[in-house]
Amino acid sequence: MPTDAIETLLALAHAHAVAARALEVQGLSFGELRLLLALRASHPGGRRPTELARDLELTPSGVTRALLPLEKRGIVERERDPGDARASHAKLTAAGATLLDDAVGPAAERAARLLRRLSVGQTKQLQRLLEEVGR
Amino acid sequence: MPTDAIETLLALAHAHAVAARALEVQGLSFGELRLLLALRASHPGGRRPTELARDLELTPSGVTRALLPLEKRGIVERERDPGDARASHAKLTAAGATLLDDAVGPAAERAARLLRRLSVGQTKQLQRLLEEVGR
DNA sequence: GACAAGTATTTGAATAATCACATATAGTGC
DNA sequence: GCACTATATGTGATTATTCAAATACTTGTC
Repeated sequence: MPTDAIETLLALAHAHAVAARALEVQGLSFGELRLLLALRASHPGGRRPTELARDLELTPSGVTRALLPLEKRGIVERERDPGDARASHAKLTAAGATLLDDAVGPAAERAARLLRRLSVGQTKQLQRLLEEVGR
Repeated sequence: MPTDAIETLLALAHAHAVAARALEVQGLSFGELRLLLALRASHPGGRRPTELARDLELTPSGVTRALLPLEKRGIVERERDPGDARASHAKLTAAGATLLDDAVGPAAERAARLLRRLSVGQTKQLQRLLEEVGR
């Protein structure tokens, strides 16, 4: 029989699958939304792919590949780092910022709907507990 | 700014990514482990792919494709449903059951490690809260 | 100031999963 | 028992993501 720890992670996987499915909005997958929110939260100069990889718990390679279609759609742009020729900085374009603003409202609605059975306090507590998982 | 509901789901996605990474064991991905545990929990006659899809929050197509390599490796086998020629039943082979038994111990260790900052009560609570997400 | 070791990023090949559609079968109402 | 609709599953094409290796650059050390 699975332990309590495993059962909790099974519940985590299930909830995540439901959430990822529900949070597609404005042609953005949940993963893309996460990426764009991370970019918006970063310094105006942008965020390095390696940092994004850590933030989003992706591989650097995954970040490269996630950025590509967003660049093509004009949502994200990149600049070379003047001080380190290996590195670059990704940031939202103006169009990307607008798109994100438009997406956040509907996303928030759906998120609230997913969590509708939890009180505000329980939601906050869930967040705190999740933030303890894995670090 | 993202709402509390969105922030909670971001924390959920992060925790899931960490967990999925950590729970690979014995050549089984976390997804495969989930599938095998679902099979083990089902009736001895096996479980229909469609039911598995619901259990695991996958598409039926995803189940078909997840089962394929497991069948090839002799971990899972399928039987046609005698009463309904459209349907089939997937179940663990003896080798699959053994492999799963061997995988559960290490998986439980890693799961416990991920949750090491939470008390037993908090873990249980996290599980309860997660089970309220999306239904 | 060359050289070893480390860091940032990309790429090719592979795995996981999706969607839209195809196929086969079942169930229902007449 | 036919026509319709619904259900179970599989398939082709596409997207997301990984790992291992390649490339390009930086840094520290002697």
